[in-house]
Amino acid sequence: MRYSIGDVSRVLGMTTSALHFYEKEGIIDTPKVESGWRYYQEADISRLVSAKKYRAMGVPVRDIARQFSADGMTGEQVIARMKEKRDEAALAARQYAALVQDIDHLIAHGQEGLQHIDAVDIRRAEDMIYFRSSSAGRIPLDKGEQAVAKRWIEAAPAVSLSICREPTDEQAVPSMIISARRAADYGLDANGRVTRRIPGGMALHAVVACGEEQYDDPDVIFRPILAFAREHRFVQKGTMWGSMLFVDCSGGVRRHYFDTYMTFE
Amino acid sequence: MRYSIGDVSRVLGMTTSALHFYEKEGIIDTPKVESGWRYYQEADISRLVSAKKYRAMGVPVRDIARQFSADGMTGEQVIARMKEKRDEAALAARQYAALVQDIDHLIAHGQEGLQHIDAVDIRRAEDMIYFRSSSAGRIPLDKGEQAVAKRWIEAAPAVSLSICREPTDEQAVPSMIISARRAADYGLDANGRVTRRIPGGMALHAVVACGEEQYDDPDVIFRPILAFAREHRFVQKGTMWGSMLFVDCSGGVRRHYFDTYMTFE
DNA sequence: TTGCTCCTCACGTCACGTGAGGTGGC
DNA sequence: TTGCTCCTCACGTCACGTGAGGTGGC
Repeated sequence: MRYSIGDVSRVLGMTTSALHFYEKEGIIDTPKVESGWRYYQEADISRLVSAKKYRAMGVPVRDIARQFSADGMTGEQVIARMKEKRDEAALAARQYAALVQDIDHLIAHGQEGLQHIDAVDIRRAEDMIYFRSSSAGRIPLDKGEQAVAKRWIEAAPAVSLSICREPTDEQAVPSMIISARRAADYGLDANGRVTRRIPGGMALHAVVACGEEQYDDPDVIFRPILAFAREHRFVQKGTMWGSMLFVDCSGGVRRHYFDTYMTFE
Repeated sequence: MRYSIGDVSRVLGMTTSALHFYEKEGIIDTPKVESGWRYYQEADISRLVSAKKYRAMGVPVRDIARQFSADGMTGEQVIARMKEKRDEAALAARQYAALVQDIDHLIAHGQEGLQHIDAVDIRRAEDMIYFRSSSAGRIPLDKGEQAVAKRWIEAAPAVSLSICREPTDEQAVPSMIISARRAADYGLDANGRVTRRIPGGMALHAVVACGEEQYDDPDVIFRPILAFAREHRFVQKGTMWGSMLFVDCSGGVRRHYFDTYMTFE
C-alpha cells in the first residue's frame, strides 16, 4: 500500500508541514513519484508513529533522527533513554498534580474574597511556614539567603507572596508563605535561618483589597482584622499574616487581594 | 529597597535576558538610573513572581502583559482563566501519569526481550483490543476509519504498532493494539466497525527480533511461537498477536523487537 | 473544466539564549 | 587598577505554522 501525505496527516494528527519538517530533519526519507508527490509506505508510518511517541516523551527531533539513522541507537541505549524520560514524566505528573491543588486553593479563596470583601469572620487557620529575609524585603541581599529564596519562589503558587507581622515587629514585613501541609511536598522546611513556623488555631480572618500603598505601608492589609479585634477585645497570639490571592488590574488601578489571619488567645 | 538585575535573576531563577524580555513585552517597566542600570522595586518583584506563576500555568507572556496593563483584567476574569488552566493542568497530570505507566511497560518487556530473545515461554496474556483497518494496512483509506485510527495513534505508547493473525486469516496483518485494561482510559472500545477484542488466557509467548522483511511478510514475527507450538502440539485459540517494543538501529541494520503471544486450547 | 490536493520556498512565531563590543562601580 | 556586573543590539534556536504562487489528478 502507498499513502498520500493527506492520509498520513489525517491519521497521525500531524500537519503536512510537520511531515515536511520531519523529512527535512532526516527522520524519514519519503520517495517521490515523477510528479513530485510523496507516497508513504508502511515502514514510513511505523517510523513516524515511533517518532511521535518519543516526541511525546520529550525527546528532541534531532535526537530521534539520530536514533533512526544508518548507525543509530542500540536497544540498550533506547531503553536507557526511556528510563530517563520515565523519571522526567513522573516529575511532570507530580508537578501538574500539585499545580491543580494550588490553583484550586486560589480559586476557592479568591471567589470567597470577591463575595465577602473586608468582612471579618472566625475560622481555623492552618499551620504555616514563612520565609523572611534578613534584609527586610522579600528579596534577600545575601547570596546564601538568595539561594533559599529561589527554592521558595519555585514553589509558587503553593508559596505565595505575603505580609507577616510578629507581635514584636514594629511594622509588618513582606515575606513568602506556604502551608506546613504542602511545605514538605516542595522540600521546604521551617528549620532555616530565615524561615519560621506559624502555629495555626482559631483565628480572625478577612479577605481584603488594597492598592499600591501596601508597598509603603504593609500594615494596611490588617486594618479590617485589627478594627474587629479592638471592638470585640480579641488578643493577638503569634504571627499575623496575609497571603496574596490575585491582583485586579482593571480600570487603571491595581487592587491586591490578600487572605489575612490573626490567631487569638 | 532596590535590587539589581543580578539579585532578581538569582532569586527568581530567571536569566537576565528573560528579565529584559519581560520588560520589552510590557510586564514590568523598570526604572533606570543615569548610568543605564536597572533597579527593581518590591512592586516589580511581585509582578514578576505573579508572571512566573501564570507562565507555569501555561498563560502566554502576551496575555500576562495584558492582564497587568493599565486597563487589565478584573478579579473575576483572572479567576475564570485560572479555572481553565486548572482543567488543562489536571489533563496534563493525567497524561503524564499515563505516560509513566506506558513507559514502564515498554522498559519491562523490552529488557526481558533483550535477555531472552526468541525464547518461548508460557504465561498469561492480558485481554487486548485491536484496530485493523478494512484496507489491509495500519492506515485506512476510508476517511471515517481514518478518524478512528487517529484516536488510536494519539493513545501511543499505550497503543502500539502490532501485527495480528486471526485463525481465519491467510496471513498476518499490520494493526494497532492496546490492553483492554488501558483502553477505557484512552476512550477506546472494542465495539467499532474495525476494532475487536482478543480474550486473554494462557499463551505461548516470545520476544522476537526481525528486520525490514516484516513489511513484506508480517508472519515472520510468529516463527518462534509457531515452531514451539508444532513441536509440543499446542493448538492455537483465537487471535495470535505481536506488539512492537522498540527498534534497534545500530550497525546499519534495523531490528524490530516484538512481544508475541498465542493463546491455546 | 472544476475543485481538490499537492509542491517549493520564504518568512513568521514563541520565549527566550548567546555572544559581541562596550561601559559602570567598588 | 582589576574583576565583576551591567548595558544594547543582532542573531540563533526549536518545532513547526502560514501564505504565496504554481502544478497534478480524477
